[in-house]
Amino acid sequence: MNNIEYKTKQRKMILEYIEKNKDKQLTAYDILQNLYLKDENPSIATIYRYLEKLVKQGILKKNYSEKKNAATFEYVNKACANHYHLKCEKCGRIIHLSNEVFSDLESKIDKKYDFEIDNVKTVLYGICNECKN
Amino acid sequence: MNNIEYKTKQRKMILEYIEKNKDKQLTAYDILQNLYLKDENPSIATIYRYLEKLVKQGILKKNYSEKKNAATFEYVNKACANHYHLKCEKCGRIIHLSNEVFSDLESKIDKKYDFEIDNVKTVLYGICNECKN
DNA sequence: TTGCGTGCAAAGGTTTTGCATGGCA
DNA sequence: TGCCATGCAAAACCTTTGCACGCAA
Repeated sequence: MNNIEYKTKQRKMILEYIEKNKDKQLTAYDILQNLYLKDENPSIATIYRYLEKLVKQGILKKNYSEKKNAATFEYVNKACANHYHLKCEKCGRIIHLSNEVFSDLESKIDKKYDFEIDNVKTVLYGICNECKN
Repeated sequence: MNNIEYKTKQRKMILEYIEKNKDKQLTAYDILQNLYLKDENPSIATIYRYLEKLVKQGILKKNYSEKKNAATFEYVNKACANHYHLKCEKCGRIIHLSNEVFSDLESKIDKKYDFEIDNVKTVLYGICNECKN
């Protein structure tokens, strides 16, 4: 059972483009524009419908960009499902946290509040070293 | 100097409604609809313009609701600016973290990554004790 | 008077939807 | 054949903007 199977040319193109841009936050129109440059013309409706499908399958994560005023989609890297991330509010850079840094906090919160943290959804925001200057 | 001063009836109504709903994520249309029920009819443009102003003043925080496909606005409780929060993904409950729980992590991350966490924007998501059952 | 705030309507952008068509099993 | 995906165009939203008017200092 392969969740990522695609039967049509359009879905193949869309997914390939997303996979090539795993680190980016893509809007539906980003994808449309790129495929258009390659002389492919899926309709914007097709893109939206397929993106929502991939979100439901857990292959993509949906976010929102205030700058672009549009929904953005991001590839869910399964290798990242077991650790936490820092995200710089200025440049958008993602830093992968080593587990030892967080495991203390997890157990403290578990003991004190009986609360189980979701490390896929949780992101620690702040300012990275480069942007401090 | 009072940042929250308002000179007009419209701004007064809008801000009052937001203050009554401090714990909620309101859209511009939520506010419009509520005031409409009270026979007040500020224009939607006025609401958007005032909300953006309050965001700039740091009185509101702007978010985005995927469900509503619209920007949402939330009152910034200044008493909360110096600690972190847990938010239950199921019931939406907010738990205020005592500082001692987090201070270790802050300094570890600062030392190891030279990254300064923003405790206003950062929210730890997960499942609370009541929703586990 | 001067400067803001407002309402209205229009415009701009994103996202969704209905329907007919087309392709794959 | 039957089902699902697609394209197209329209519609439905949300949000912003221009302009004229109104109100308060």
